[in-house]
Amino acid sequence: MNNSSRFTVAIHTLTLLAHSGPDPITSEYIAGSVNTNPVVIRRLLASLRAAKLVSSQGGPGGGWQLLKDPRRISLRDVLNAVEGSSFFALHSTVPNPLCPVGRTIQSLLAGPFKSAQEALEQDLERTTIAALAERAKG
Amino acid sequence: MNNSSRFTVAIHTLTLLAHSGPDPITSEYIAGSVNTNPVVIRRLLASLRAAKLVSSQGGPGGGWQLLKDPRRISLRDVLNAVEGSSFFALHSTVPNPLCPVGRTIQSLLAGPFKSAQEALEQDLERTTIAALAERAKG
DNA sequence: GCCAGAGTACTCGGATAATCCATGTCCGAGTGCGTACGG
DNA sequence: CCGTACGCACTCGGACATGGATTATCCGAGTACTCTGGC
Repeated sequence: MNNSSRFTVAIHTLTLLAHSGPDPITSEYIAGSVNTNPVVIRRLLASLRAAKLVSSQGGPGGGWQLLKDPRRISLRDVLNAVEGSSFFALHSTVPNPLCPVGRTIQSLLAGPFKSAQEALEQDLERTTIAALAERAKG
Repeated sequence: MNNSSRFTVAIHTLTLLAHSGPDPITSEYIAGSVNTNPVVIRRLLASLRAAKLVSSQGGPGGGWQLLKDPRRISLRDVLNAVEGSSFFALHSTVPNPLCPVGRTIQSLLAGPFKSAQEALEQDLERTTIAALAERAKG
């Protein structure tokens, strides 16, 4: 759970798309607002495109645009798009099955982890991209 | 928020300490149960020690032991110890202040992020290290 | 004036280098126990 | 027999390599607009 800023940058990008209106904007322009490299934006948007949140178009006048109404895109959707389904990672190596704790810890943690993730996502669902874009406009 | 297993390994280690009784156990032994390198355990336990959850002792018969009653250590405490206070990371570089979105996005996200983190931690508080150790024992 | 064609500028997408972070290895510092020696 | 001092084994802690992943740079592929030439 080493905090990377992928989630934040994804929200930033989607808010920028919602803020800019229907015309597509380029990854270079987005990178200018986020203050990073365009390729980072492209890779991030590629996962958002896989989640059917945005589309891309090459050529002059091309760029990226929203596929869904920003009022119907919640932070929960964004998190799932950029982080995958399982939020808490289990051990990277298999614990020692000869140890009573190592043998059972993963199954013991499954419940609390799932519950915590659900609580997190339900809270994130309260905020939409449209709400963020609206506040940035005002 | 690239999922690392620090949180899981920390829980595993504390559960092992609670399970093993009052005598200190070594980082090498813990590493055997987690199936990783002892130095990884030491670095992780160093942050748990900073949170006053465990203590370390060198020399023969030394090792690590709990400083608090495991019934009073919740997963919330563990998360705060290993991940720091802020769970969601903001941008690693400063967004462009000339952009309306870039200028405001961080302050706009502060509220939802804090709320989501609070929801997450309240759920994690329901599970204690003692409960996990008890289940591993049975 | 209008249409067709080539040319050009722009954007994404993938391949390849460079950088950064996490992990692993090694050696030193400190501690406690055991042992041996002297009283 | 008892106390003290030395030595040794054990454990943590920090410094230095190593591997993988993330990030940055470069070049190619595709598209839409524009300009030019001909009718």
